[in-house]
Amino acid sequence: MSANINKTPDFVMLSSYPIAIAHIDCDAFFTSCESARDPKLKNLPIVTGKERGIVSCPSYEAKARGIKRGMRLTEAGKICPELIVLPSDYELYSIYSSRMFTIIRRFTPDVEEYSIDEAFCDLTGLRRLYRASYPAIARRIKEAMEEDLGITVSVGVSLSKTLAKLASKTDKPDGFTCIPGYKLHEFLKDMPLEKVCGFGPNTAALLNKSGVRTVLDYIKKPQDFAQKLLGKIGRELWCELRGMPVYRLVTEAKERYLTISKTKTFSPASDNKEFVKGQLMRNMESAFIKLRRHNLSARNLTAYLRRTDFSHCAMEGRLTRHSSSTLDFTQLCSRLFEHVFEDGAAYRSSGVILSDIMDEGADSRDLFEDPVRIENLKNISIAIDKVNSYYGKHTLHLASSNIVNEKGNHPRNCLAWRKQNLLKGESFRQRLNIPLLKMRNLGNQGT
DNA sequence: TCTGGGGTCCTAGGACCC
DNA sequence: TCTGGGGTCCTAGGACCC
Repeated sequence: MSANINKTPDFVMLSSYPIAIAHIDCDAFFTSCESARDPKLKNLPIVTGKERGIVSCPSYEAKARGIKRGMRLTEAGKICPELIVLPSDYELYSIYSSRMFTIIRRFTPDVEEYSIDEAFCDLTGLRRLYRASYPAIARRIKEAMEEDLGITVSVGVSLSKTLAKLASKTDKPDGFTCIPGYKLHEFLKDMPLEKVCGFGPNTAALLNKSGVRTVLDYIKKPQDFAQKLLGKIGRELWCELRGMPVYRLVTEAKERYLTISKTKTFSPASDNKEFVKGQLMRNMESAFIKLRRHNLSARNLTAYLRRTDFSHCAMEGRLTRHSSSTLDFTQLCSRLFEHVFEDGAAYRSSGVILSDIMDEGADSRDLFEDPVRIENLKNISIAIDKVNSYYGKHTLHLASSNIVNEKGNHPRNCLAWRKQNLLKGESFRQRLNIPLLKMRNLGNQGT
């Protein structure tokens, strides 16, 4: 087979649209939702992300003034004093998102919810139904989005998901780009490799070394070249970019999480062991809050720390059973921290990853553990969640994460302090004795 | 893009077994 | 006891995405 593949030096294209895939990408989605809700914000420089202190999504007006994603809000405010800063409202964005998918499903049932603000849809075979060409159908979807949702979108139509996404990206905002088979050659002629979804900077650099600089260069190489240099992804993208689709639309709803992680950067960096540990424990608490919100339980926990030079070290540990109780994992997390933390090193962020996740209650219980005790720990977590939903997130928290709250204030006045003393009690410590199956070192790698 | 946070997938290579 | 070959499973970490 590979011998045959190697003998395809030139790619030959193709009728206009043997297959028609559309990619629909909302323009500056979060801020577009905000100004769709409140039209007074239209055409103004606005950003979301107030709660995190960094720009999460700048409107095009803000972008035009030099505001970029990830920028600190203080810096953004200096560049653009009239900037309007809004907190993220994920509930609003979810509502708009599901409306968007509903609108597209009016035209075709084959819709993939690719992300909160992006969709793929398969238009193949719909020309007779709509008495229109594929571009004309895609145009109608775009117009429906703008009319019914009040948000502009950029649309790409082509022969595969990768090409459709590439097309929608070339003209933003409010763009409409169709790449039929016979135009592929021209479209890809000067297209930089990094524009392809799946080629990052590293892959582009590697391809450059072989003299491949544009997407057209890439697909003119034999398939074997792509396979050998970049493996499975390389081969698949090679096909997709030639207009031979290999990625199917995933039209089923996403079932559940494989991992849940929580990371937080702290500034300034710190070499204070208690403080860094507190940050880690706080992340663990946040991860478990999310886990319980989705009625899931986890068995593995990875703790990692990032140094000021961005190198990191991590270690994973495992319980004998699945659990959704924070208190089941505190001891494990502490032990992992002890292995990972180096005296004298300064750290800038910490994080945890929960993995081996399954539905709550699906685990067969460990035979050697007391079911009453397990139930008690679970009830404690539920009770803590209830208190926190009333008084605010992390009002009630682990003693070990309390240092995160101390910003020069004495913690004695807050509810946390009382909880801290409670958790330090001997009876609690005895209860936390969960056997560990294993801990493994995840290395000590630079990035 | 000198770097915020939350994810997924792929793969080389080690461990283990026959 | 040493040796070879081959298969499977696991995992650390790279790369990429939004």
